[in-house]
Amino acid sequence: MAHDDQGCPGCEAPDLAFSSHDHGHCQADALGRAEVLIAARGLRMTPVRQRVLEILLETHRAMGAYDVLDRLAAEGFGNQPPVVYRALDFLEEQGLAHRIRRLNAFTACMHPGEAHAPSFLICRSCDLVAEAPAKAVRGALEAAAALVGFTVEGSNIEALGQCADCRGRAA
Amino acid sequence: MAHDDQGCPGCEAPDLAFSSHDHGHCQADALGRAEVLIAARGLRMTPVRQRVLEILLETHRAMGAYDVLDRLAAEGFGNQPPVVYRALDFLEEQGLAHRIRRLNAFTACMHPGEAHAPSFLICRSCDLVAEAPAKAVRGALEAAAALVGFTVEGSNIEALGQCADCRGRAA
DNA sequence: AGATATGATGTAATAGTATAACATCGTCAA
DNA sequence: TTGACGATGTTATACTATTACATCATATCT
Repeated sequence: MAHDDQGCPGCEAPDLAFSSHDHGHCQADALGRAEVLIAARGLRMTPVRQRVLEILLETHRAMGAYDVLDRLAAEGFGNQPPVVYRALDFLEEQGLAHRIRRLNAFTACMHPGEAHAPSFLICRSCDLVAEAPAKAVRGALEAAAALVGFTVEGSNIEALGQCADCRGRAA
Repeated sequence: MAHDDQGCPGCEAPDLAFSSHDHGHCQADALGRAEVLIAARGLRMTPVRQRVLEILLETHRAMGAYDVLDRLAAEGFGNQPPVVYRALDFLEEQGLAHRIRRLNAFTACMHPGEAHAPSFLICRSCDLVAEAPAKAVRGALEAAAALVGFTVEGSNIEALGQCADCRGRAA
């Protein structure tokens, strides 16, 4: 195991992006897991891919592709959209990043490897994005789909609202 | 009541977009309801808005804003994006149309007026989009959010997969 | 009717997001 | 070392969406 989960809020479920926590831990943990996973699958964690993942891991916010691209370009990587989109597509396919469609943006997966079709909680005040446990949600969706004979292959489940901290601050 | 629900698959829940049905009925019904609703709210169903809604109602597929715009332009309305985006925004705010984020497209609401935070089933083979009952899904999402003190104000719930007809055809 | 306030539409310009197509390069295996 | 393959770089373009401002229509008030 890459680390000791005790006392790491970022590694517990439900995801605690909204609470203050040792984010360095989130980062190192997710990055480490990602490398192991990719290697195990016989794929390559290239410099661009790794750097994109690192950039996404810097924050619990979602980042636009072009923001990531600016960072890459500043560091000497290519500066054209396909560079970042390819890396993002790769990371998403491997379950290392998620696309937040509501924001046209991307966020790092904070617990890669664990099979999950996540749902996302997007705070409209602080822009933090948390992965919420979506097992029940996903189950309900599949049940509704089954009623009309529809087979769910993938889903986007995103909630926009306000996190506890921001709601408290507003009141 | 604007019509007799008996024998109208399109008017029953769960939505039967995927089944063959009298779509003229869907259209007329939804359009009629929309007009009543808008009037009741003291708002105006202007020519552009009505036409956009009619165009969306022509099919159970989702349409891109620019496809709708092309239609409007061909009919003598303005041909610049804001024309269609304003109408779409209005319709969405009033619950008469829904935005399918996965497709960057819009679809008419087939049962306006009934309070609903719908979920969508998108068939990757025939592109049909059905509104599925989302009460359970929404409940599960709110429960997951509540665990971290997050208040859900709005949600996008979309499933990509295959409808019964297409799955049968593929097999 | 005329003045005016309001909201809807038209239009121009631009911003933001994403992909197709092709060239080049690096890595690994035969 | 050559060939095959996958990754990256680059050019160009397509697609989606918004800002800002001008004009027009509608309803209201006097």
